[in-house]
Amino acid sequence: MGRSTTARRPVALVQEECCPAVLSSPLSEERAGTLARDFAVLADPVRLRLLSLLVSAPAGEACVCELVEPLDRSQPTVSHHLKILVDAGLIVGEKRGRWVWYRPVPDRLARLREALD
Amino acid sequence: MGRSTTARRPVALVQEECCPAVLSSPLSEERAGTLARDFAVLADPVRLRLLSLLVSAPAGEACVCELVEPLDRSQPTVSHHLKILVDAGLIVGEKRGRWVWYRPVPDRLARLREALD
DNA sequence: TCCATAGATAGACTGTCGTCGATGCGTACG
DNA sequence: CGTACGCATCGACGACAGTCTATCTATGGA
Repeated sequence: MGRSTTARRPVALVQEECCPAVLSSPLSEERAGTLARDFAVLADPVRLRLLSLLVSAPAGEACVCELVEPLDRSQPTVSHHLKILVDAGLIVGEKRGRWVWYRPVPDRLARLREALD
Repeated sequence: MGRSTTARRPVALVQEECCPAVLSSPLSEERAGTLARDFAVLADPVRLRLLSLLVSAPAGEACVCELVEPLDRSQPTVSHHLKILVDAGLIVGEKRGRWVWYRPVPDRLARLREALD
C-alpha cells in the first residue's frame, strides 16, 4: 500500500500546448492524432515485414514482384500496403521500365522513433 | 533514372529466422504480428494522450477521474483505453481506496522504441 | 501492331475498433 | 446499514481496415 487510502483528490491535469513534442510532455490533440496515424501505419504485420524486406534488400530496394511471394498475400494486397507506406512517407517508389522499385526512407522512421521519448 | 530499365529480374528475397530482431533484419511472421499488435496500441490518439498525461502527471500517476475531462471522452471509454494499455504492459494500475491510480512503465516504451531500429 | 507482363485501381465482403448509455461491483462515509 | 461515489463491464452501433477477385493501365518484346 504505502499512502493513505483517503488522501488527495487531485484537480484536473493541465494540458499545455507545445511545439513538436515528444511523448513525455503533454500531447496536443492535433499532435496525438498525427502520431496515432503514423503508428497505425506500423500496426500491421504485412507492412512491418514489407519495411523489413526493403531495408534488408540487396540494393536497398525491391520491386513488387519480389515481395508478393514472401508475404503470402495477393499482389493487389501488397500494392495496397505499399501505397499506405508511400503515403506515410516511409518508403518511396520509382518506376523503371515495367517494374516499380521501392526503397525505405530511413529519416522518416528515425523521426518516428524519437516520438517515443 | 540511372540504371537500365530492362535490367535484372531478381529472385525472391530470403527470409531468415532471427532472434528478438529489430526492424532492420528480416522479420519473422510471428515477430511481425507481435510488433504490429504493440504499435496498434499506440495507434490511437486517446491512448497516446493518456500515456502523455500519465508521464507528465504530478506524482507520475493519476486516477481515472483526472483523465476523463482532459480527454473529452466518457468514463467507460477512458477505462476501455486504460485496460488496453495495461494489457499491453505500458501502464500499471493500483487500487487505493475508492480510486485506481495508473502510472506508466518506462521500460516497456523504451523496448518498443528500440524495435524501430 | 499485338500480346504478355508488372503493377495499380475498383468494388465487395468481413472482421475489428472506438464510442456510448446502462448497469454491476466494491469502497468509504455518515 | 444505507447511500453516494469511483471504476469496470456489458451490449449495441457505426466506422474503418485488410483481404480478395476482377479489371484497367502502361510498358516491352516479338
